[in-house]
Amino acid sequence: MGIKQRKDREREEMKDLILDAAKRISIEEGFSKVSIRKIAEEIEYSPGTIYLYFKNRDEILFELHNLAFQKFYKEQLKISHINEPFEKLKEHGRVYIKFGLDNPDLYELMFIVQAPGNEIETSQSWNEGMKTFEFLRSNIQECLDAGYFKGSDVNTLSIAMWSLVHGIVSLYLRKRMAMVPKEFMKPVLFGAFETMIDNLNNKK
Amino acid sequence: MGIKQRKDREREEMKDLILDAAKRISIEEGFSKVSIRKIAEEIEYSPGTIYLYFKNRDEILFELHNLAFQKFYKEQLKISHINEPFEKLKEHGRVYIKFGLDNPDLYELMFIVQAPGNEIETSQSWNEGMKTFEFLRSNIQECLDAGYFKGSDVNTLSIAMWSLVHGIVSLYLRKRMAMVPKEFMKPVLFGAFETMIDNLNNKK
DNA sequence: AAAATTACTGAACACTGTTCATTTTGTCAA
DNA sequence: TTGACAAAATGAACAGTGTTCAGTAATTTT
Repeated sequence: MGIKQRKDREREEMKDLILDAAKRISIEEGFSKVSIRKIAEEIEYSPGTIYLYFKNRDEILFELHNLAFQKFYKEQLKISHINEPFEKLKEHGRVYIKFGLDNPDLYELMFIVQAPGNEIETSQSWNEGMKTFEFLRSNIQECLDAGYFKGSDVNTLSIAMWSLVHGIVSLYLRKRMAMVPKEFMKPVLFGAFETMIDNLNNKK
Repeated sequence: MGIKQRKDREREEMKDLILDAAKRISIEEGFSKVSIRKIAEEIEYSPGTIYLYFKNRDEILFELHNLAFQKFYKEQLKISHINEPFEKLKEHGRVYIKFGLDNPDLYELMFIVQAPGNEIETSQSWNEGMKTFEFLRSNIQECLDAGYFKGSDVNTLSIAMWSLVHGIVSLYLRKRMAMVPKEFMKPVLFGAFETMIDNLNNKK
């Protein structure tokens, strides 16, 4: 009964074909330009065919969002070599902001756009997001273990920290940082994060 | 030569007619459902007419965004009675988050959606946004004057604080708070803000 | 080879923003 | 009041969008 296996394999190959096309369009024109008809054109199938492999466009964007997370996760790992927990947390924030500024399209897909969010909802279906959150959480737990942020809760603190860096990146990406002159944008954005974290009760 | 005046007045009346229709649709179905054709239908004019009064759809959304800011600003004023600057800042944050959770559609229009952002860009053209920022800035200046956040810059601190609350609200609205069980959502969101601010070097 | 199953198509539906040649309406001097 | 000009409004057309589904083509099973 190798036929079923082949069929399954062919199905996966077709899904990959669709996703690869979506990825190409996304890289070349931005994810917002990824349309069903454009993908169909690219892979030389009819638009209807795509719906035999994906529930809808959002499901395809969800997969692109997962790929973006993989790239993001790799970037995050660059902080692993730092031993001092608080220094690591600071670098973590910098890496996060830098990723957002350097990859606006991927960042939107991961954290701003509605589309893949409808495929998320629960923690079970948002593996990539949870993995990233866990990474931050463990960093903050190390800080707590080292005596920083006395009396605070890991989870709450993690969400606060994440919200801070996300707020910085997303306000910038959505053009709500009009009060900052363009030439000072980058230093101000990184500075906002550092000012906040430096004002924390970070003494052991 | 009263004709020119009448013409100008009629032009303003027509703009209001369009905006009122846009507002109605926005309230009833959400701003994302505000389409040129739907407005045209509502006011019993052809779609093309709308373009004689507004450059494009974004300009209409920008006006709705301004109205949202007016409501937001009124809400913010509720903290004015608090004298102690740090307590006021805390309440300011709570009011901000509450507004976002209670008015998701307005919040999106003000701070998340791309559309009105293209009409913003510079501080000159984003009056409403700047007004709100100034309000926060003055609150933080009061904190600095009272000895809080020693050695920090007002502007940078304001941006950091704003980013924190915006991050909390926008991650929630865009369904990226999957790690928080729904029943604890509200307390966790407010808690994230309070944990962060309580961890600040807020002693005089 | 015929029947049954699976895969694919592409037209159709219901939308979207925006433009522009054409028509209608309003103003004003003769 | 009529003709000329200007201003205002129209609505079809362009170029898209996601999604569905009756019908056709290809493959597999009997």
